[in-house]
Amino acid sequence: MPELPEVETVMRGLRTAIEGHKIVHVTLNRHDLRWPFPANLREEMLNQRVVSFSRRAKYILMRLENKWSVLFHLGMSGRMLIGSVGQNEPPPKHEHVIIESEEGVRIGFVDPRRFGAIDLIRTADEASHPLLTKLGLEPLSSKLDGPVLQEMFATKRHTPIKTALLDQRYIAGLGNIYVCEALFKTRIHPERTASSLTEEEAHLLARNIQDILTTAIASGGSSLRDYVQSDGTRGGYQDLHLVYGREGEACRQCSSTEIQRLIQSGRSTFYCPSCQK
DNA sequence: AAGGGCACCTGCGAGC
DNA sequence: TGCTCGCAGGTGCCCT
Repeated sequence: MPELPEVETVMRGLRTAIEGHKIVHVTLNRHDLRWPFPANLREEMLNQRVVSFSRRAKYILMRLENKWSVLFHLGMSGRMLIGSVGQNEPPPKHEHVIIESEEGVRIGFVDPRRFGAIDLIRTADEASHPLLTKLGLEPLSSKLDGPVLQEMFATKRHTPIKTALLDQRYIAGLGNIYVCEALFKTRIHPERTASSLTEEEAHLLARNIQDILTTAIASGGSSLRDYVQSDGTRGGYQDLHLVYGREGEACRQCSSTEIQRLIQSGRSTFYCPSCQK
């Protein structure tokens, strides 16, 4: 589900809701998601003040006063429901973890498909967490530019550009929606080989990736099925999708061609065969 | 060594 | 109405 813009939106919501708060209740409705929770998860969170939040690729880090950081990944269907302690609404299905603050804020981690993950790491060792060490460049970093992109993919003479952009070891944070959108905007066919990008194309692609992500964050992300922002409202970027999820509909650029769908590495790619060569 | 396929799950909409 | 199928914002691992 959530790609970088959605994770960034969720992280900002959490920051606004409970940064500085003291965690006084932690409810674990199960002991695992994708992996077992660390045995000391509840114990290390309890009675700690939340110091800060950050995001690395599609991961959220919550730093605690005791120098432990809680690592969250939302998988395909993870959400963070923000509410008030003592609210009378029945708890939603698949609410696996509930965190409550002394100040009265209630965070529910809901994840129907359970592809999400929660882990604990010493704040000082965050960067060496096994799930974070192999991650590539943050796409919104100023380091991402044409030459870097071209260099990164220079030897990828067999990998389609679509597949290469989804590989988190190169650029970390892009997912299926934003890769499709970025390739469309740059007019690059998704089956082109990653090493075939010209200098000009690499330059434009880098710029378009950053533009699209920035606009998507400003829109609160893309709401397809169940994703909502922390205030419960939907994101707005799905209305700006030019190709993703538009198979069979007219291309918004050339209007003379229907958007096609193809499968690459087992995942749908949406593109316009006329605009993307 | 890189790349493809599978696995992990639940829910929803389309089609019969 | 109710079934089955295909599909879904991800990613680690096993196999070639």
